Amino acid sequence: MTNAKDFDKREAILQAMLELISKHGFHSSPMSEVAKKANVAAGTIYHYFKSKDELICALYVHKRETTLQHIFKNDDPSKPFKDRFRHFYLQTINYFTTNPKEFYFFEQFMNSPYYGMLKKEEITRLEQPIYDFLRKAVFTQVLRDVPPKILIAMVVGSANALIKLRLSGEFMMTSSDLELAFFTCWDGIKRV
Amino acid sequence: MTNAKDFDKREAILQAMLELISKHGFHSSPMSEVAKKANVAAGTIYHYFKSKDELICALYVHKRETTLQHIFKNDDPSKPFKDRFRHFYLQTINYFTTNPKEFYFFEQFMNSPYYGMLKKEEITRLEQPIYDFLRKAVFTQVLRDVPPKILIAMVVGSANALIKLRLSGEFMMTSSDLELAFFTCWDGIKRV
Amino acid sequence: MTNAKDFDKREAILQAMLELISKHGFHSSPMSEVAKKANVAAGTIYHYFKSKDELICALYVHKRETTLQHIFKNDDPSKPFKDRFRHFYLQTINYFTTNPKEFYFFEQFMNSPYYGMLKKEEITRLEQPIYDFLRKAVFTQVLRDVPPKILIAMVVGSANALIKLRLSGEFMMTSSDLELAFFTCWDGIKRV
Amino acid sequence: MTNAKDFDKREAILQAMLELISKHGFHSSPMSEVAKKANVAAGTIYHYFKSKDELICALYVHKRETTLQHIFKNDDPSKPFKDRFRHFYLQTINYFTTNPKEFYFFEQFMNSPYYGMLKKEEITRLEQPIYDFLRKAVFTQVLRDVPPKILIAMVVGSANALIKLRLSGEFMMTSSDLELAFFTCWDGIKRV
DNA sequence: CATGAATGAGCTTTCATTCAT
DNA sequence: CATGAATGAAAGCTCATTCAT
Repeated sequence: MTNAKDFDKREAILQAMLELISKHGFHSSPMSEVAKKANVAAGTIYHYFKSKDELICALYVHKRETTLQHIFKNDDPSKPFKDRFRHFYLQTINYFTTNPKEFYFFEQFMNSPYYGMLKKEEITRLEQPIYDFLRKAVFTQVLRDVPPKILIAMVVGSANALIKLRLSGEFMMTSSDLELAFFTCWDGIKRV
Repeated sequence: MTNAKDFDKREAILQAMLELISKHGFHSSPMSEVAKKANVAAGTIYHYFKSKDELICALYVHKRETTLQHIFKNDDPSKPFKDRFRHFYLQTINYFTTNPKEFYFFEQFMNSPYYGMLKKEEITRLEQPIYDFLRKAVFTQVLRDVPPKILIAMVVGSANALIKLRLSGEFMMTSSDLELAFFTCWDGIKRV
Repeated sequence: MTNAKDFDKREAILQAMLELISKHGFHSSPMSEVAKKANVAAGTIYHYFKSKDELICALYVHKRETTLQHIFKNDDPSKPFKDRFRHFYLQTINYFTTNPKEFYFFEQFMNSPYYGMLKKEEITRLEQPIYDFLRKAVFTQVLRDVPPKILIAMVVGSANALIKLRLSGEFMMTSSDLELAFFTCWDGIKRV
Repeated sequence: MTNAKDFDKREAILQAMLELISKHGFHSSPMSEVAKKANVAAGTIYHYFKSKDELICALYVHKRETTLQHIFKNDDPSKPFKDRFRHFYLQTINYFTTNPKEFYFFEQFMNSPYYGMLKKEEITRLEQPIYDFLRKAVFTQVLRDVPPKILIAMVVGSANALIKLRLSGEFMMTSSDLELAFFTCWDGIKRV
């Protein structure tokens, strides 16, 4: 069996778990279903992951990395911060709009006891890029003089809420709505 | 058995469930533990609630109502909107800071399949007060001309993120930090 | 509280149990449902019957007695045996056709472990009238010289099967069909 | 584990259920006891059967098939109908006399709500052989011109009653008694 | 490496029965 | 006598995990 195939199998398991959890929650995502959806035997999962907990945590780390890459794609460090931030903001919203499974999984994961199982360093590592991006802007006096952690929380929190609203389908959000949302965010955090 | 005692039992069950879920998640909150914590027999729970699902949904509705009351407490409709909004904003953060169990439960509930079990009318009824409060301000040209749903999402989303950050204990938030956060929010949503 | 009322209550409980069992089986006929259907409190049932088993057995005895009375109603001992037997045969089928609950209950009861809880004398007492009726006919050389127990079994067994067929609704049985059935039975047991 | 052994496990579960139900009724035949009697873990049962209901229905279908085979064994289509019928009649009584568990199970099953869970086609398929056997005899003017459904009901009903009487132990049935019973049945259904 | 039958602890829920009022 | 809240044993069933093949 080739490495490629192994990779496929591991990937298939992660993807199957993602789909089940995003749809039915941790509750109703048994390993047997994961196995079925991934087209492997139940026991096979345990070759790649020590336990269900570990599989779920690995899924989180994996998808966070992928997500980060997408969000920072096409970032042009030479542009003014505002442009880069706008890009980041809208990219995030669009990414999750087209990848709702990842979004639902993240939301559930981060509000579950699983989140506490991650190593601190792991969490830090995954959050670092965004943290660095915004902190630099505070120091260079582009953003309000507010603790970066707070700014990050507020920006990310409001972006997430927008994504959730959009995905819920109860409000048709146009791109001009998104533009308004961006300015609402920006006018809050920019230095006056 | 007196009515008071009866009331206590139902209440005790709800409270026990709240504490377990906020601490261990839905996953690890079996009815047997709820019963133990509430000092009732397992079967007794089913006198008051038809199923675990129903108990959890009832808990959500119950706590949402209580929370709403607290958040709007001391609201003075005669004051300017900004003052009222500031009161609402800080009150919310303080309420959940002192009632973290409710917060953690809400976050888990709203990101779980349980949320979908609630009747639409129920959700509407619980969200109405906040919705009305902010929508009026949009119409009277105090707030940006942005769809109220979007404004609500952003305000509530960022407030929630702040609460989560505060409760996480990884960042000591002073009251002046909160004041900054408030202005960050306000400057974003106010009409310029 | 008058005796009449007490009687009503006992009767209501028996009737409620009959309806539940005939419809849902012993399985799905909990005491709480019996209480609800009989408009009494659950505890009240235990004033009239020591246990669920006893209630079910009492119901059997009660309904057997009632049934026997109906079946032998209008029996004219002065008539020839064949006429009396025909009357008895058709009367039985008609009785259960109009009282299916009783029939379904009997069938379930007699094929359940409950039947074994009845005292032998009780069973004998309830079966005696039919037994006597047929045995006499054997001795007076109207019926075949076959052990009465066997004749009874065959007559009753085939009558029951007819009733079940009729109640099942899968075969519309006319009164001429019944007449044919009677002759099929009679030609089998009569002495040649 | 070999195929033979797998087969044994499924079979063992069915057999365990048969023995428990025939002895104690549906009521007192918990899955845990079935597991114990079959020497498997409780969960294993659910590998082979989706639910208790399904297991019980599968048991019925399985045993009906087996029973049919035994009853029609040594049937010689070249013989006159009367001989074949006699063979069928006595074979049935003898089969259940030596397999009382099957008999008690059938009686309980067919008078329980479980029976209604079977698909109509399944029931038809299982009853077809007997139905065909007797209907043909009606058409070829060997039997009375009575709707076959009625004849079947009466024959089967009376045979069952005989078996029940025999198994009850309260009446020692000799083979000459059986012969008498056969003629009682035959003289009833034959064309005169 | 891969399989999937087997496990059994533990889950939610039911229900006959009791007993304080 | 009547009530019905409370009990808790026991039911049916799920599912993470193991291990012989």
